[in-house]
Amino acid sequence: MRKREVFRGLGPRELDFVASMKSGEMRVEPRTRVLDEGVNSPHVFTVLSGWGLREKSLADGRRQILNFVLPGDLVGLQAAMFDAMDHSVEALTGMTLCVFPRSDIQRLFHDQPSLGFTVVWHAARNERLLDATLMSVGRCSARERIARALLTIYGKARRIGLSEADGTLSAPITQQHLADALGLSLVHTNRTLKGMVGDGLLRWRAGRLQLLDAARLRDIAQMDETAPAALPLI
Amino acid sequence: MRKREVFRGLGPRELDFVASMKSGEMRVEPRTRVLDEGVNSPHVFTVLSGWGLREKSLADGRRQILNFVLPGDLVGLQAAMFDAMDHSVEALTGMTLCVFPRSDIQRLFHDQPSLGFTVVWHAARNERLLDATLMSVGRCSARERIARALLTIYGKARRIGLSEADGTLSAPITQQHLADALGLSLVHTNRTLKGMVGDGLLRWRAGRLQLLDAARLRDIAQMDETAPAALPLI
DNA sequence: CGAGTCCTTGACCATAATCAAGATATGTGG
DNA sequence: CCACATATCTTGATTATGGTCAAGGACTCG
Repeated sequence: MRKREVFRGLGPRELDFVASMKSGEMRVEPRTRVLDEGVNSPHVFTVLSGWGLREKSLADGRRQILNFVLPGDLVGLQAAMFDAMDHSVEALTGMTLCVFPRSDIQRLFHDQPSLGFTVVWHAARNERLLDATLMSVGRCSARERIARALLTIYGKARRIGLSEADGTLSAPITQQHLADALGLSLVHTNRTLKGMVGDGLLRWRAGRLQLLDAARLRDIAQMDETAPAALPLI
Repeated sequence: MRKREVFRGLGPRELDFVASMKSGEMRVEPRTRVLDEGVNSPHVFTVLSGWGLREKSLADGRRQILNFVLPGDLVGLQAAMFDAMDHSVEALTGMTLCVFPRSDIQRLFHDQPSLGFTVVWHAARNERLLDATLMSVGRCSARERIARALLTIYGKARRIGLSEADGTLSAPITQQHLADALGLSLVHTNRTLKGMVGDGLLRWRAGRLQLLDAARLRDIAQMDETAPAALPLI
């Protein structure tokens, strides 16, 4: 486990602790629900490999994707804090997860305070992402939302070595996913995306995304080039 | 300070620690920016009294209110984790804030792990709220969004004794605020709200909100009655 | 009484949703 | 290799929700 990319940056004592807390590794197939809205999970996970998504549904079936989940992400922290999950996490590809019992989270704060700090760091980072998405969905046009979302996903993947420097990225994301993440309909997402392809901003082919003109995309999105912040992990 | 409602539930050692960390109390006027997007704040705050809001803006002036801030809330945690704030916090009424130096947050995790846990609890709770808002803005109609927002605000205020059991609540929130929080225009918010008043769902008069038919509102919002979870504080 | 803020209403328009159907892959078993 | 099934993407036509523009009314405060 120690060799895993996602755990780099931890000291040996922290690694020992993480190892002792770890109750196993879990492998799931695409489309598996790792965590389920409304249900109390006994586990918290760290993603070791694969793509997933976090989502929330209404009783009548409408769903909103809250964000995409990549290696290094911590999911299900809610389970350690509250009675029931208020969102689900689903695998998009096969995923490998590092499993921790929820009951050990409290212990973690006492025994390894610096890991506790790391947990908050993750929570704060996630909140930032949600803030930005909420503004995007609340105040931006379809084209702006798409530009923001693609730049964000690309950036997140880039930081963990899952996308190329030339703007290319293989992601298991369909237009339907993008629509559900941005509060748009599939049809409108498709048309807008087509328009952007026509304008030479990007290419989209069978799960292969290529940002052709990142500068112009950033302009549309009103986003600056993001500094690649260091990642505390687990 | 110990008598403050918001610190109830802490043990004496924790209280001593909080007191030692506290670098002062701050009183701000309405419309003051407590924290500023893009700027690095040296402080983290706990709200002792008053209402505020958390917001994010685009370069061209569009703004999105992320959520409303009430006594007991922790704001500016980002300041302790990252270089610059990515959102602002503004006072709606006069506010009293308990001020902590950001540099002490890391110390907190080492010296008082249970307080560290409380910080994560707050972060997780905030994330839940954001998840729900994002779904609301992304997938709900204007009427649904308003029903959800009002029930949420009422519930949050209720839990800290700021609203009456009969559905009445005095809040310094204008229709413009509601619109900015829900990703709607002022005009449409006004019309929708009027319709809901006409349907006997609520009353809205000069900052005084009254939920007349909470059951029907919950039905529109597809929300259950929320269990009033206990609040760890600071 | 005048200024400012907030609320209300009307007319018109635009973005994006919905409905419906067809086109392109990708994969499966015969 | 082909027939079929499924998932994804594309396109057209129509509608609706909500945005924009503009102006007037109501309330508060000094």
